[in-house]
Amino acid sequence: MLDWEDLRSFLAVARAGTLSGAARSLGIRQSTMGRRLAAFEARAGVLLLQKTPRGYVLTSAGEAALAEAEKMETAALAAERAITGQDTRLAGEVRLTTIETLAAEVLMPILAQFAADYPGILVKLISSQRTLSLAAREADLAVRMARPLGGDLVIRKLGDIGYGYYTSPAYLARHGVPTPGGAGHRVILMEDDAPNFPEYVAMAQYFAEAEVGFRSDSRYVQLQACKAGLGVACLAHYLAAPQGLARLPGCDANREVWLVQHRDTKETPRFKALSAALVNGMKAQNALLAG
Amino acid sequence: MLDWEDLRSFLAVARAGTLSGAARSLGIRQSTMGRRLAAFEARAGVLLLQKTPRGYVLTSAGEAALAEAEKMETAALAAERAITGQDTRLAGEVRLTTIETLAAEVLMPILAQFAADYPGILVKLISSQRTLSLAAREADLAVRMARPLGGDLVIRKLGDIGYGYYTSPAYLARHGVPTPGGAGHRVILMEDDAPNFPEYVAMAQYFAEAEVGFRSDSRYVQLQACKAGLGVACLAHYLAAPQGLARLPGCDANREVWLVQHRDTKETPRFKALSAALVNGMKAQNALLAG
DNA sequence: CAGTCATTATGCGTTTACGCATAGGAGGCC
DNA sequence: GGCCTCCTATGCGTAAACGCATAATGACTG
Repeated sequence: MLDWEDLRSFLAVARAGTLSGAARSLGIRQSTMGRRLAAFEARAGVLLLQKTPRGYVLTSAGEAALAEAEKMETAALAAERAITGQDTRLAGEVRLTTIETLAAEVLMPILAQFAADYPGILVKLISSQRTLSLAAREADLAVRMARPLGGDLVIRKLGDIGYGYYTSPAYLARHGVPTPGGAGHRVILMEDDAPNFPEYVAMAQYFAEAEVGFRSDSRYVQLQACKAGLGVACLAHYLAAPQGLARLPGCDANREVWLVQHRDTKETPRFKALSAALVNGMKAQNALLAG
Repeated sequence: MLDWEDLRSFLAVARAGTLSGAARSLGIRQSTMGRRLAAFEARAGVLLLQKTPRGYVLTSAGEAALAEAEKMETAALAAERAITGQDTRLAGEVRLTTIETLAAEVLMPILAQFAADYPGILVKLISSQRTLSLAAREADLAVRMARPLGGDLVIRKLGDIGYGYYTSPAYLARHGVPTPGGAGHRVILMEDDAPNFPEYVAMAQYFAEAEVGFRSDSRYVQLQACKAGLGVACLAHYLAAPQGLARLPGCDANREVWLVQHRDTKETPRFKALSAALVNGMKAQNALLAG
């Protein structure tokens, strides 16, 4: 009879490719993971993961087992959600995830009020680079900058975020207002040109003839670069407006903001409470957000 | 993040209804099971199993979790079978299950030869009262007295077992040959009248007017009762014929013998080897078995 | 109503599994 | 080639989990 925790370890190693990576994903030590895998294979009697110079790769025997281990994981996560969904206390922890600027500038005042209203609920605000999975219970609620699709998700629209081209007064005085094409101007962009955010795509078109003045993946760094006169940035109104930057014409991009949670935890009281607070709080800031 | 082994423990308790029963089913102690369940519920934060005077019963929260835990078990068993199915060694353990008499009288000589042919393979012969589940990996191969239906099973017919009415020469001398109806005779039956084995049903009809002389669930006990002159028993030819009992007319019941294994382990060499030995060995005894 | 058999709860000693620390490779990059 | 980083392997001490034993409780039976 195989140990279910060992199956989980096997799954982690098969995914990560290394003992260390697998151990990290489960929050245990690499030495422990190595021993567990050894125990698992000893009991299985078959070699499931072959050690190669590039890490562990599945044998053909392992592939068959992997498929079932993944089914186990799916069921385990569903069980976890089912249990959470049955938690009727108006207390405990809620993990909310969204992008950094929205969290800091828009959500914080809402959460401050919420903390006062529900002292028993602890909100954990996670602003991860990576989009966290609600299905995998990496977070309970998510505020997303686009309408999520598919999955067993429940979604509510929180509002629209308007974007504009901004620059510092000093830059404006020296270079003037850019015309379409942006010839002779400098723009502040993301590290990679990959992102297909609507406002970013529009900017790439509008400033097709401009040069790159600065690059950063952090909106806050972009904001500071903008204030320092390094060029024109495409920023959300809520972020740029209070900073005394000059708003330039030519941008009418906006993005929808959606509140997302998993269907299984829809009825959980503490999630409902935070959800309602976010909907109301965002509604009150509608004018600022749209610009 | 819930512990998968705890989920398994929860499932066991939900099924068994008691900590002790659950512990037995997993091969651990009752104290351990109690502590695991406590840890599980503490982490879940919700009461999943309510303790009642009659044992543990699921709360509504628990029912949701149970369904997922059962899916996990299904996947875990499938994983185990997948792993076993990939074991290419012509060595190791094979667990074979069937009824007691067939095991002792018919299978033993076949297994003795098999043990000599394949010294690396250890055959475990389990003659359990209860029909063991191949899907749950309680056994690897099963010799069944009826054609199994459904499931992901692979089946091969091993032959037919003939039955006859037998009694001791002394009983026969005193009571004569029974006529249809069996009036004035005594029959040896099972403990309960429930079993719907074909030969048993036929006997109940044929001896409708007879009295009950003895009851036992063990065929060996029935055999001895028969030899002791307690009445007429319906016994398989292979069991009764070598014992010097008198065979009576009126019985033409027979049952098919099938070899069963799970589809997932069909290709495993050591199972294939035993399977072939059983098929050949049974074929050689066809005449004796049919009577 | 006592006796039996099942259950759960708890204390104690031991084993096991774990984290930590360290040593020994195996690429990747300047 | 040397350095850096990430990996795996292994020894050691500790802490958590386990088995065992026992007590307490409750249900069924004669």
